[in-house]
Amino acid sequence: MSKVRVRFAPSPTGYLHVGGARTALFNWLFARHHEGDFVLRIEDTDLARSTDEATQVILDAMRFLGLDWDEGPGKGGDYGPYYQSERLDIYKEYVEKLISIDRAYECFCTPEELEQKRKEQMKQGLATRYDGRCAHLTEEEKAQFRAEGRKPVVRFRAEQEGATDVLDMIRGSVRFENTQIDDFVIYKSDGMPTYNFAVVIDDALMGITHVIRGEDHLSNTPKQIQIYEALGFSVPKFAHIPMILGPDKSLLSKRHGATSVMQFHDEGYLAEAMVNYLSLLGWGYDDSQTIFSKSELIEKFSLERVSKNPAVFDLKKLEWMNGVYIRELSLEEFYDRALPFLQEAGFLPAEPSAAERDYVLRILKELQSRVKLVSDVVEMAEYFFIDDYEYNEKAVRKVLSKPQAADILRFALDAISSAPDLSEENLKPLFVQGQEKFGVKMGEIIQPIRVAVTGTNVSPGIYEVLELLGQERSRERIQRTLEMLSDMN
RNA sequence: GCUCCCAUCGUCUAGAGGCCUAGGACAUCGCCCUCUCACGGCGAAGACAGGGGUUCGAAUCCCCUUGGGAGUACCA
Repeated sequence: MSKVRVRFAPSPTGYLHVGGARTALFNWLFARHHEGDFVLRIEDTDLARSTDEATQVILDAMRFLGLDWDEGPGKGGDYGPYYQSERLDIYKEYVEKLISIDRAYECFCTPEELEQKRKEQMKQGLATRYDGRCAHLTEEEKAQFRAEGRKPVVRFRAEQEGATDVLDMIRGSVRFENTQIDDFVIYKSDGMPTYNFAVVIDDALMGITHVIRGEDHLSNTPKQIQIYEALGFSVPKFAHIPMILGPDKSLLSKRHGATSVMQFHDEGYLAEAMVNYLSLLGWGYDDSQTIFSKSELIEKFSLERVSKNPAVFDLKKLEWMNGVYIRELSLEEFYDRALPFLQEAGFLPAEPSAAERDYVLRILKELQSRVKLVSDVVEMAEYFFIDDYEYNEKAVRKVLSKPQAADILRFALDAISSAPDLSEENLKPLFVQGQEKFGVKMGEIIQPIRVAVTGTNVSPGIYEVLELLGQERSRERIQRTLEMLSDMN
């Protein structure tokens, strides 16, 4: 069997969204699994919408996910160029070939004429298709149109007899009656090829063996197959993977919230979690495993196990999975990921000192099991970095408004002052004494202290928090809280 | 309108005629751990869209209905 060659071919008209990323991932996994080639091709034939910025953004997202390509932008390769806009001569050659064998012809119909025809057909309950008006124009007629200033498109002369079968690795054989396939446009009047044409030429010339793409392309496939056949190219294998939907079951889009891979990155998602989660959208291995490392995915991925039905994107599950991957990070790795967010928040300078790094490391150790997104550290660690934190209103009401609260805080102040240091070893016996003195459960002692030194009723263990803050700051904070309480009364 | 695809818990899925009293994961709800919150552990609830066949036997095969999705562009 010849070497597997697959490609991901985004059009640079925006960011890399979740659906595109999943398609790229499946192609990449398939290539790596079969030790084949993964090529990246930029489909920038839509002059009006394609931009260089978009290309860069997509490339960045691919790099973030770790989907490295063997051929393509920045890489080169034996089958280039990898930008369709640089392959215009190639398309030209093949269009001319199709025209010369009478499998394509120029069409001078205007968009308005076509639109009107479409409406009529729909009204009559017919399939909308080109009526072949320009299918047999004479040279004189063409010259006449040209004289009028009309710019022609080129249409493929589609086979009308029989049917075209799409052999899909996921869906089996899908038959399309050729009467359903009209003479579609393969060359636009601006001199650019259309998608259905360029994709065939490129896939054929680049030696693509498996075309793995979204199911939205299934209906286009018979048209493409006819071009392969007209040109004598061998037809690749197809695999149309299911769509990704939003919670309302409509196609996933911006209105469902974040769909850009880089936006997830910015919000504190890990590439490992994204890859793992995306792999599970339309693919599953067995009945028990959901966490897969990249190498496991490469080893276990197969198109046979890709499901046929569309998948709803479940942000909650992604969040959970992100938490799983954060917990798997070493403390140093977690620090590296969290640093940019802490700097962005102004908690740390561009070049943290060794002492600052050490302090943050100790904080992160406590936070690692509590965050879902890396960016959560900003909110969770705020009181470790600033002293004039706000008190959470609900926490004050629930905890500090109790009659004994001030007494307990005064007691805590003494305890903290008298302890040689704020280790649990030293503090706990003192707190136990307080428990007996006030006749309350440990929580009644600890919660007021927690709210006092953090401003909230949710934090890591109190001994860890106090030790991190140190004697000085802990005392100041309790004192400040005491003052606030007396002001309230 | 026309063409095509799809249909198992709320969600992602396991299930290739008997192994299914339908398994796992997220979410939900309990309980445990516990100074709060997480983490972790244990448990509960929760699905084969409906109807016809085929078969000794159907979540698994066929047909219809219904529902969802896609395409139908000089977008890709």
